Parts: sequence; C-alpha cells; structure tokens
Amino acid sequence: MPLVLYNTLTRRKDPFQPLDPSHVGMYVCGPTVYDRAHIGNARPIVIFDVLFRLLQRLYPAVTYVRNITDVDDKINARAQANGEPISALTERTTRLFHEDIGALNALPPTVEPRATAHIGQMIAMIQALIAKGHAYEAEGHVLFSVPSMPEYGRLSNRSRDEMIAGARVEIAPYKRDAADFVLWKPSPGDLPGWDSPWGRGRPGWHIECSAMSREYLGPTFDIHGGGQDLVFPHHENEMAQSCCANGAPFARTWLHNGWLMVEGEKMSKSLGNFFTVRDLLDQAPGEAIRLALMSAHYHQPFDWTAEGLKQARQTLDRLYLALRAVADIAPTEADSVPLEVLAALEDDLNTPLAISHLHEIATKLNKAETIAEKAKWKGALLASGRLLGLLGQEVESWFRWVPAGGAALSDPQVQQMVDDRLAARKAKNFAEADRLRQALSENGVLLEDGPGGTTWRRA
RNA sequence: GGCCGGGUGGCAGAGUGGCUAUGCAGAGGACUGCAAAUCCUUGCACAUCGGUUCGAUUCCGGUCUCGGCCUCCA
Repeated sequence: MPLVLYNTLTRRKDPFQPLDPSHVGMYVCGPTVYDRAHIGNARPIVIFDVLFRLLQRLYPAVTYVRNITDVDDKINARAQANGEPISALTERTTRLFHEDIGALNALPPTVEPRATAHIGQMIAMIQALIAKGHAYEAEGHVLFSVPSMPEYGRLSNRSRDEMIAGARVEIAPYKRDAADFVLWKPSPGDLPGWDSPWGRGRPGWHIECSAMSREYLGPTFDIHGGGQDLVFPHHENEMAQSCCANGAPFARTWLHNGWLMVEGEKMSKSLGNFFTVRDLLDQAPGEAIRLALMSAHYHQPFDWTAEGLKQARQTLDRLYLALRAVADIAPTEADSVPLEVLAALEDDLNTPLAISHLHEIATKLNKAETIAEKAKWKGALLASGRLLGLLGQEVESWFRWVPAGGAALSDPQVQQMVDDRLAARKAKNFAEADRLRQALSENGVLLEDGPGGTTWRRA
C-alpha cells in the first residue's frame, strides 16, 4: 500500500513519490529557543517523529532536518529581560528542549542545524536573489521583491492584493511593494550582528530555513513540515526565496499540523491555560503525553484537555497490562507490524485509526489461549508500538511512574504491604487483607490478585 | 471582508454511498474471599434545510454554528 500524504500545495491527498526512492529528505521547522517548549510546540514534534519513523520503515534512508532558531528578536528581548548573554539563553533553552522532547520519545533528527552557524549561506543566498533581480537593498535592509515572483501566494492560496488588504501592520516606507518582506536587517551594536555586504546586520526570519534546507537537502527535496500557522507568511516566503535563489522547485510535499487548543480555548498565558511540556511531565508520563497528542488526526485542530491526558494514560495502562500478562513469553517476529496498522499510517498518518488497531491487537492478546498465539500478538503489539514510538519501556517501569512531588509510599514500602496482605490472606484474615488493600488504594496503588500472585501498579 | 478547516452517540475520536470504528463512561453477565484486570452481551450517532440517488451520516447547494490564518505565534 503506497504512502499518501495531504499536500498543502495541491490541497489534496497525493501518493508520496520521493525524488530518490533510496533516500528521502524531510525538513521541519524547529523551535525558536527563547523559552521552554509548550504543549503546542510538542504536537509537530510528535507528529513528524511518527512520520520520520514511518519513512525509515518504508525507505532505505531518510535525512530528517529540524533546525534550531537561535537568532530572533524574541530571543534578544528575553536575554535582555533576564540580564544574561544571548548565547547562555539559547544554549540553555536548546538543552531543555532536548530533555523535554526526549521524554516524549521523539527521536533526534538526522541533522539539527543552528541558524547562527549558517549565516554565510544565508548571505550567499541573499546575494543570489539580488543578482537575479528578486531582492533589493533599501536603508540597510535587503528586501525580497514579491512582484518579481508571479507564482507568489500559491502555497497559502492568496493573492498579493488580499494580503495587502488584510495587512494589520504599517508598511515600512522603504518597501517598494507593500508585500515585500525582509531578508536582512541592520543590527545596532547592542544586538547580535554579522558583517555583510550591506553592513552589520542579522537575517530576517524566513531565510534561515531556505539556507539550511538547501545546505542539507539540496534545492529540491521531498517533505517540508510545520504548524499550520506557518503556512503564511513563513513557508510562503521561504518557498519564494528558495525557488528564486536556486532556480529550482523547493519542497514537493508540504505537511501542516492543525492548531492546538486547551480546554476548548486558545492557549495563552493570560487565560492561565498555558502549559509547558515540563509542567505536564510532572503530572503524567511522557509516553501518555505523546499518545494524547497522537489521539487526533494531525490535520485536525487538537483540543488538549486534562481528561484527554487521563484517557491516554488509561489507554497505555490497558496496553501495558496486556503485555504484563505475557511478560514471560518471548514475542515472535518482533518486527512484523500488522498490515492494518501500517495501512492506517500510510493513509496520511492516521494515528487515531492506528491506535484503535492497537486496542484490537491488545484484545486479541488478552484472549489468546496458546503460547504461540500470545507470542504472535505480543510481537504484533510491540512492533506496532515501536512504529508509533510507544510501548518501548519496561512494563514494570510504566506502572511505577510517580509524579513530580514523589509518592507517599516508596516501592519497597508498597512491596512490604503487599507481602503483609498476602500473609493475612493466607491466614484467612480477610479484614486485615482488605485494610491493607484500602490503605494502598488511598495512596494510588492498585492491587491485582492473579493465579501467579499479586501484582501492583500506580495509577 | 478574503482564505481555510470543522460540526459524528454521555465524552474523546476515526471512517464510509447500503454492512460493528475504537477507547472511556453506562447497563447486564462470567470470573473473584472482596476487589482489580480480563472476557462475553448490550444501549446511545452522524448540526439543519433542500438536491442527486433504488438508497446519504458519507456526494452537491443553501442555512446556522465553531475555530484558525491574513507579515515574523508551532
């Protein structure tokens, strides 16, 4: 079954045909490192991680490029507010970003280029644009000339006139055309700046992705991804710059994930519904956060809710419980992902459908009677989970997760109480057994008596 | 105003021109010292009005309604 992806450029689902079937290239817009990643940042990270895993399965080689934007006016402002050097802020934030998304089981990209390490490539690209008549210098700025590119607006499906009519910002006087946008801008001495043919300055927002995607993937590559909000202006401008500078088509397939809401409202600090990934990792295991983000189709708007996170955790409880029951059975064909799971993902990354198949596999595993069947369905569940970046941890470690504040009872304390209760049961002292069960339950520990003994888990 | 995407059972959330989504929650049952887990059974849908069709939740059009974007927010 071929992979099909919804391409923003064509506005429909198209069969995915890589330029080079032996080596797929993907570029995804990464974070601007001025603050902790929030849950809205995490969605594209998880979505494109699933795509990366799927592509790796379908093709011999995949280069996944995800940039770090470490030059930006928000960074400058934050560093100044904190009274710290810019490099200290960007390095720390980058490190925290890696920690946070690592907890969400996101694989590192193949290349993670930093904007400040590619200023030379950006300047070269701007020079090429000027030479070809697609850009001009004005008052120390270099601007892209939108009228020089007739196809401008194709990705975001809007005409130049519409853009100007809707503009909410004042148009800088040095622009030849109201739609023109900045490639390079002057930097005063107190802001980060690099020498350039146009004096000391810093790059505009869009040029870094053009320069870095070209550096690592070439002028034309397979997939470019990011949040839906980036379609315009960021991706539209990026495409314009790259096409004009390179004289070649840019990304062939554009993927955009929908916006994230929180409890039905737009996430914002003023509404008090702003969550960083770190905040959530204190409340729930990273794997539950990851599953929650995959529980709606990537193209849909996503409503982040406490209830949804709870359900994601319950879902993983159910799946890990199924695995726990067959802990002593070796899975067969650990790499065989069931066709229906693969088909769901190949159909424009239908993660909710794939997850529903995980449930069905778990049910089959629970119902399996022979060792062979159990081994088969265990293998299917693990392989499916691996493709989705789920179910990879030790079963017992999943059930022992404790929130940030720690647990009232340590693992050894719990085990002691479980043993005591077992002794009470053996002595038919059910009142004492029930008292211990109750005490554990009040501390978030659930007991399960089975033929093989009593197991416990935190919930 | 322009562009775009939605409105599915109590909740979350897929999908389809006629046939069970899936999970949680609810009801009943099996199992259990009690429980949990598991399994079985079961109730509950497709915003609205027209049109196309043998037949539409699924296609087309209108209406209502929610949300996003429109120069630097993923």
